[in-house]
Amino acid sequence: MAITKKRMRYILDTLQEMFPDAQCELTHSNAFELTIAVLLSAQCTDKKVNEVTKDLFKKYKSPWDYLNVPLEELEHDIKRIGLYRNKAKNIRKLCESLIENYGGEVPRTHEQLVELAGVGRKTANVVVSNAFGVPAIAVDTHVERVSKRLGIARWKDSVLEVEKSLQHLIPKDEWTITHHRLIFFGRYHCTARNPKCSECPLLDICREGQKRVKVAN
DNA sequence: ATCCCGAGGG
DNA sequence: CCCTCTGGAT
Repeated sequence: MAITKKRMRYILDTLQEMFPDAQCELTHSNAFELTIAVLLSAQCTDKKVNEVTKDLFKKYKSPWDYLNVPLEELEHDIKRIGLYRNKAKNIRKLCESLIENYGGEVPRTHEQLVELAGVGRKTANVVVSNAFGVPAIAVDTHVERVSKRLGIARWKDSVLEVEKSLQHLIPKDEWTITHHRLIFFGRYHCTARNPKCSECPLLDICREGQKRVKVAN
């Protein structure tokens, strides 16, 4: 493992102080809406997703609603989000599968979720943890970047390897909240471009940050 | 490894 | 202009 549990505890405590109230920022009122929102969120800011789903969720309430309009109409309704053709197609396949296999409901297990069209490991983790209360650590672009910068994972590690490292280092009952805090940390502080290293509480244990601060001076 | 793909920020 | 955004399928 790249770092010790003792160091991880220090990181967890610091993140708790920085973002005590971190939570899912995708607007949703049930598991189905959350699944659609996460599917739409690929390579897109959640802010933009919320703008689109505000109207989308008024128009489409159930899997059947998404199948009752032409594909072009659904594409139009999510067009402001990137990758809209693939996403529209995946939403349709997802809805067909929900109707065919689960009576139109979203299944509750990770194994069932990843079998759905357009739903991968990351999306399944978000759904089970946020909608069904199952501990999970979804590794997205933020969690991956932050974990590697802090030395929680190695630069060459795959997304799955990053997830395993986090699971090993973090107590299970803290997986979900830590996932959200890592997201907030990556989104608002340890950003992809111009991270705020010089004012970071974790600078003392962050090699990457120390390197960046030194280069800047 | 590549493609999808609009929109906002620096 | 270029980079990035709660990825997944091929």
